[in-house]
Amino acid sequence: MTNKELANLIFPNIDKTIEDYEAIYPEREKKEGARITRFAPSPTGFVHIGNVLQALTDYLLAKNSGGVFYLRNEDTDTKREVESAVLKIMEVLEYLGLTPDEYQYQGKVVGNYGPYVQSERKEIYHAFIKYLIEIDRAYPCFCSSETLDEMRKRQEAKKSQPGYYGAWAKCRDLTNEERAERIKNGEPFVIRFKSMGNPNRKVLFHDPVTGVIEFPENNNDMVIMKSGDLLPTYHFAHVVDDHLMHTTHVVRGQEWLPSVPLHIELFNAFGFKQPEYIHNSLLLKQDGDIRRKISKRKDPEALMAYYMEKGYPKKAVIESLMTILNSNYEEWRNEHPDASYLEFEFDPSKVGTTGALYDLDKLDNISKNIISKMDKNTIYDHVVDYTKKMDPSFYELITKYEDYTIGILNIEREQEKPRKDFACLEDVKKNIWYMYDELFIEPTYEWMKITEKEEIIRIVDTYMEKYFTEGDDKETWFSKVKEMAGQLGYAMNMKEYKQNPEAYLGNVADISTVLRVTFTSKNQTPDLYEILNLLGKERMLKRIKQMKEMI
RNA sequence: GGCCCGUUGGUGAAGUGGUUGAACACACAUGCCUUUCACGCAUGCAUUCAUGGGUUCAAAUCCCGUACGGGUCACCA
Repeated sequence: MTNKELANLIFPNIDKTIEDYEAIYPEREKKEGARITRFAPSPTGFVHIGNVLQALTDYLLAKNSGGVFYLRNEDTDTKREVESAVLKIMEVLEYLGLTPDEYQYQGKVVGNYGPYVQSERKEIYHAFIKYLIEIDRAYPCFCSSETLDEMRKRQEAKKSQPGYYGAWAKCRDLTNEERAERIKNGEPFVIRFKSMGNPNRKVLFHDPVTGVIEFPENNNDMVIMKSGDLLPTYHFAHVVDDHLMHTTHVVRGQEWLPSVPLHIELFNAFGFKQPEYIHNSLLLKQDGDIRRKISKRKDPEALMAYYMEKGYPKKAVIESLMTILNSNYEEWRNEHPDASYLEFEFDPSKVGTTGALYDLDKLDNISKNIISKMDKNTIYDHVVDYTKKMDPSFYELITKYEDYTIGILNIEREQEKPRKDFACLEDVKKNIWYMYDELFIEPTYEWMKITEKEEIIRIVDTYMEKYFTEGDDKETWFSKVKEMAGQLGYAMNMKEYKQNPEAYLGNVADISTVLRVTFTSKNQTPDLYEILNLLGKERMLKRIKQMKEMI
């Protein structure tokens, strides 16, 4: 029985040849040096921050070169697949602005190299496997998983290399007649690649992140098609898809490094040109004394959803990941504060090889800077979008008092050195809630130095009766507060007070604090003058009354 | 265990044989400014590049060993 006959027996309905597919998916028309990259996650329902790092790398590589960035859904593991996972992936990519040029999503296919969902490419894989069987580079294997487990144990006991190779590869030397018979008898089987490698020889390959790496050749007859659903394994799908879709650069995690020899052999078996590989380092997490891979089960910050829920601006997430990818990015950013990150010349060889800790403090800092630079309407829009999803009742409030809210958000904002109060949009409410009567219900007054009720009331009443005038400018306002301090026996300025603290009841800061706490309940707020301006006389009187009742 | 990769401060790191007395940013500390906080400003924070040995006039940078960390050895990706 010839190989061709065996191939036909296994795949009777596969008519297209690999040449047919070459014709269907011709070389892309692209300019010199353009890179074709892909983000190819498996739809497990979560988007890991490490995935985002890869997608960003892909995106940069493609966009920097006028190439194409596409999304491919690697759903060959039907056991792990999660409904709506693709939706989440698209959501994340949209959120970050890493929109793919080609994708398949909710029945819509964009791009000429689809389907972009692996489970819909079964026929294609089968044609390529059929070809491998015909040229004697693949064969059916009837070993059960129990047989394989046993084999592995024996290999361990003998301290020999685990795997399906050499004398261990029992099904490799079956005759085609035996194979045909067992298939006809309905025995389940997988298809294995027939390796011609010799581990005593080395394969060299270059990865821009790590440099030149030397591995022993692969000699394992890896499974390329699973039994049951007849879907290909990752290794095989990778070779076929990235070839037909004409990927030039494959970005993936470092955990793939050890399978490179296999992939090289696979590409060679077909005579395909292999893409360049960029193996990104993993994101780690400090856990006590140990650094471990950041895990979506233990670490909420491992998931992209965490950042979206907290309301980190997409730019902040991108910027922080850029600094991890290329640490010279920050320097560049300082020189080009307004440039798009896409103008930065990304250099894969500068990606660190050591797993990096993802630094949340750094993210906060970057994010604070970005938010502080937004103008009042921009931040208002962001807050509206965010609270609409995450905090509907607060959303109601801020949109009800739109101008008032914009005013609050604008305190100490549109100036040379704006405040940096918000690391994420979740922080906004924490910082401004007291401006709304609806939320100023049971304030906990954070008095500082002056805590006696009579003194507090004396200060507040004096202020309202003698020193408060609506419409004062800031200087006038503050000089009045100083004047009042003097009248009440407090030092009018800090220098005087420091020189002779005994001579005074306190100083003007203590007076300001009493006012601040009365009107906001908090002892730390942005500029009190601006706050009082926004609050207005009516609300101030109401809050004084409230304060007198509550303390 | 085999095979790969790595190890510069609390964090990300610059650095590829000699202007490095180890950049820059974050964090932290102190001080100044200041009506609080934040901002801003100033100063401090690795006598040393996991460790032992070697090559060299000269090493964080090259070589070898050791330790430690990570990855991988599936019909998962």
